[in-house]
This record gives sequence, structure tokens and C-alpha cells, in this order.
Amino acid sequence: MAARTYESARERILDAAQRLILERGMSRLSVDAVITEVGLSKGGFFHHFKTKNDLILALLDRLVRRMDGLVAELAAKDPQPRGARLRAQIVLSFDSKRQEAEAPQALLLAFVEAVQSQPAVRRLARELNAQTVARDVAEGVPEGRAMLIQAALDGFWLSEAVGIAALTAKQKRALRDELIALARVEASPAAAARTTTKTRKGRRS
Amino acid sequence: MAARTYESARERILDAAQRLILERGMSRLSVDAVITEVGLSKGGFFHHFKTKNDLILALLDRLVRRMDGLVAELAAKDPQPRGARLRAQIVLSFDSKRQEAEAPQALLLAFVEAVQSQPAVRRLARELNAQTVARDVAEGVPEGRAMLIQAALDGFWLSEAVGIAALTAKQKRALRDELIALARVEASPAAAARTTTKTRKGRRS
DNA sequence: CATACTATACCGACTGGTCGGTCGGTATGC
DNA sequence: GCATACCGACCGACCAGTCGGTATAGTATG
Repeated sequence: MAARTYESARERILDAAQRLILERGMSRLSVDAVITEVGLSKGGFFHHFKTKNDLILALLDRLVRRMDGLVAELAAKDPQPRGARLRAQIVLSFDSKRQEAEAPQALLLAFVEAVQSQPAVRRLARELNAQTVARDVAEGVPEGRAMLIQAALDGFWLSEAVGIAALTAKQKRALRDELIALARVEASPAAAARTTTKTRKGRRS
Repeated sequence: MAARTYESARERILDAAQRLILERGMSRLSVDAVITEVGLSKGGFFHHFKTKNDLILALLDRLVRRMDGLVAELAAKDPQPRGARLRAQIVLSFDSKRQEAEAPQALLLAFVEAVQSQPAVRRLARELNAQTVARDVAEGVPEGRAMLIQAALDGFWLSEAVGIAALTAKQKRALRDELIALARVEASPAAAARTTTKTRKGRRS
């Protein structure tokens, strides 16, 4: 028994893999690189993860859980529950400190490929996405708005993660404020009507 | 005897590579697969492209040119020049027929990885992005708006390309209309002022 | 017209290297 | 004596890129 295993080996593998993905990209992530980083052998690695793909899936799972936790935590602090989750998500997306610490953007980006080629993961991602919108709607955000903001956030983190964004700090702040304003659920029925536009019109049954 | 080369071999290689990327993803694209598809030899391939990366760069270049052409073409038909480009981009992004024919979304997604790992490509992408926004601004769209819509479009095609989007046709239409409405440059100075909102902004209602 | 030279297009066996995964083992604690 | 954790040599596949060659079209020369 490895008494000096302060953190479980499994967790250490996960951390190392995450570091490597962030540094060199998913495509250059090899099991060999991971075990070198952790100081483990091939056999040791495959003792903890049946395949390399299992590692990736576990990493994705951990990431999603962590992000969800952060959003929930921040949303709980919002005095106004309507759209709190959405606003929390926006704020976190623009939190550059958090970005550097956890870098979920860059990580998620790395996973995009994995999502694409794995139906199971894709299904999971789709569910997650639908759930997110549904939760926003439950909090009082009109569906069209929720979809719009969600899309904008995805686009934002994508460009940030890829390093495409040429936005200044000021521009970023402006974009964030604009998004938060959109996420603000208004009491005014007129405003609410304006936001729902076409989507309303009674449908579904 | 290249007499029966109706389309240049180079072009045929590009087409084949595009097909393969769309079918199996960028990570599983190999030169061998491409030459099998085209019916060419290793030597033949490397006669046309110095490296595999050259092929990818050429493909990306062709894609960008084509998309740009489509947007410009559609924008030219818009009677209202202000924000015409942006609206054209929105419409094209939601054009599912075009999507299946050209599938630039899925292709672009495949390139995201390439962009990430290649500084030169990243620089190019950043420039392209900045140019797009600048052109929108030149057409009269407030910068904040342009950034917001651009981000939303990116997010939309990302989720579409990945296959995450769980949107119904109706939801998509609603989202598109909402985006187009945002892209509509209003004549009213008051409205224009509201859209620009930066630091100063009306709080709640 | 024939010969010679050149450039372009293409061939395919081969090389050097990477990588995921296997398997027969060892050490240790219960 | 059984389970858990870990070791590391090895295997097979895949793959980018090389290289020495062939075939043909075009052009120049005598």
C-alpha cells in the first residue's frame, strides 16, 4: 500500500493529464507523457484507467462537475433568483483569474474534438446544454434569450480559448455588461413581451 | 498524360481531404487515407503538398475564401447596406441546406485544433475576426452589438457542428430572428445610444 | 522527322518514429 | 493466499515523409 499517496494516484493522473492538455493540446496527449509526468509506469496507468479514452472521459466529467459547482455557488449569492444562474455563468466566463486557475475554456476546447467523435459524449453534452437552458427558463429567463446568451457565451469562450479574440479589457467588459443586461429578467410585462418575441405565440402542448 | 484530369489533382486532393475530415474528423485524417480516396500515390501527394500541414492550411484558406464570397454575395442583395454583411452572415449560419452542402461549421470545428496549435494560423484567425467586426462597425453596427452577435454566431455554429444543439427548427428560427433584430441598425439616435451602452448604462427598470 | 533534353506528374517500397495497449511479473497489506 | 497497486519490456498498428525511379508532354536542335 502506497502510504505516501497523499492524493490518490487516479487524481494525480487526472491532474497531470489536464496540465499536459493545457500545455500541449489534446492531440499531443499521450499515455507515455502522462506517466512520465506523474512518475508512474505504463502498467500503473492502465491499472487505474482501462483505456486512454477512459481517462479523457473522467477528466471531462470532473471538469463539468467543478464548473457546475462554481456556477451554483456564485448564483446562490445573487439576491435576485430570477436568472441568477445565467448571470453567474456570464460572470464566471469573463473572470480572467478563474480562467487562469482552472482554464475550463481551453480544456473544454480540447474536449470538443472528443465530443465530436464520441456519440456517447455528444449525447451527454446535448443533455447538459438542454438542461442549462431549461434551468434558465425555470428561473424566469425567456427561452429565446437563454439560447442567445448561451450561444454568445459559447462563442466567447471559444474565441478566448483558441486565442482568436482581439478584445481589449474594455471591450470585454462592455460585452459582459451587455450580456448581463440581457440576462436581467425584467418585471415589466412590456419588456418581457419584447424579449419573448416570436417564441411566445403559444405553442407546445 | 494528364488529359483526363478534369479537375486538377490538387483540387481533387483538397476535396477528398475535406470529405474525410467531415466523415471521420481531423484527428483521423491521414495522408494514406487521402491518397486512397483520390487514387493517388504517396509520391503524388507530396508532389502537390510539401507536408500534410500544407494541405490543411490550403484547405482552410479555400474554406475562408468560399465563405467570404457567400456572405458578400448575399449582403449585396440586401437593400439596406447598414449591417447587411452581419445579417447575411446570420442568415447563412442558419441556412441548413447550405450547411449540408458545404458544412463549413463542421469543417471549421475540425480546424479549431489546427488553429490552436499553430501560431501563424491563430494570428490569421484573429485578424479575420477583427476585420469582420471592423467591417460591421463600418456598416453602422455598434461595436458592442457586433461583438455580441459575432460571439453568438460562433457559439451557435459550434454547438451545431458538434451536434450538441438540441434546438428544434422553430427554436432555431426564433434565435435567428432575434439575432437579425439585434443586427438591425436603427435610425433612431436614442436607440443607437442604448445599444452602445458601455460603462454608462441604465440600471434595471 | 528524329533525337535529345527538360520539367511535370506520379509511383510505391521503405524508414524512423510514436503510441495504445498487453502481459508476466513483484511487493505489500489484510 | 488473495486482492490491490504497480512495474516495464514488448508488440503491433499506424503514419509522415523520403527517395530512387518511370512516364509523358513540350521544346529545341540538326
